[in-house]
Amino acid sequence: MIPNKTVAYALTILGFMATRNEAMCSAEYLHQQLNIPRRYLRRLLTDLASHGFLKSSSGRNGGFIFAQDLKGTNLAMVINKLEGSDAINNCIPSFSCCIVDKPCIIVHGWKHVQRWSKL
Amino acid sequence: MIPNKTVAYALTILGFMATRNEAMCSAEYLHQQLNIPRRYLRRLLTDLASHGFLKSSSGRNGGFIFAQDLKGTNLAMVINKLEGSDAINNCIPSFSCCIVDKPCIIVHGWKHVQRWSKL
DNA sequence: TTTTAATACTACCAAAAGGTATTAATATAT
DNA sequence: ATATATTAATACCTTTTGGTAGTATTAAAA
Repeated sequence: MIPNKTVAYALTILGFMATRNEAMCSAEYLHQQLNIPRRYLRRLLTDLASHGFLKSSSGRNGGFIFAQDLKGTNLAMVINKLEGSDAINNCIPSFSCCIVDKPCIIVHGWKHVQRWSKL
Repeated sequence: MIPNKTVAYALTILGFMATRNEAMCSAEYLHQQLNIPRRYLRRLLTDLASHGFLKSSSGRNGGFIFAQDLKGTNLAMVINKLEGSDAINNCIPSFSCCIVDKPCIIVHGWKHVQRWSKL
């Protein structure tokens, strides 16, 4: 599945950081570990921080660390934040069956996606 | 979830056609029903046909109709065909946990997507 | 056999997403 | 205080995706 690279990167970052919980990670370190383009990675980290998934601290020895409330976070929440409002629930924009009278055959499949495992 | 518009359109088309099984649909008819941009819809229909999901017949009274073998088709197959090789299994490209030593926390979530309901 | 209603193909344009460069701001260590 | 190692912000370039235009091809109907 390809939601898009940004989402993939974000999950990669959070997944990686989850394996070293409570450790502060600099952008440079994450870049070396995860092979995500430096500059883009930085922007993403800033985004994740501003959305409350990470906490950032500037200056020497700074970096990024999980925000407290990440424990109750699941993948859907990450995607929804990054993709704007409710990307997962609005899964297939203007899905035909929701316009036409017949019941929606396909949408059921997407329901699973909304119950992803917690981080 | 937003795989991308092309995939969303494709699922919309197939979903709609599934509600009128065995009926031949012209591109113009589908355009009117589904509100997908005319030209782009045509291209997509051609693609779906060339990938074997639909059969096309040219000429007057032509159009598109389900191919025989669509009965065993699931959403993952459609996406994989449209997105190129194995888009679903390669879900998160170069996922960190597959590089690093620790087990992959996130990837489990995506497994669900591979077992979507049949069309 | 000519007209007409359809798909097929190819090339092109526009918008969005991915990625880079530069500079500013911040905070620690010496 | 100053140098240094970090994040923050903004503007820009590149690539991919979404969408359009024009023409060719096909086949049924008259």
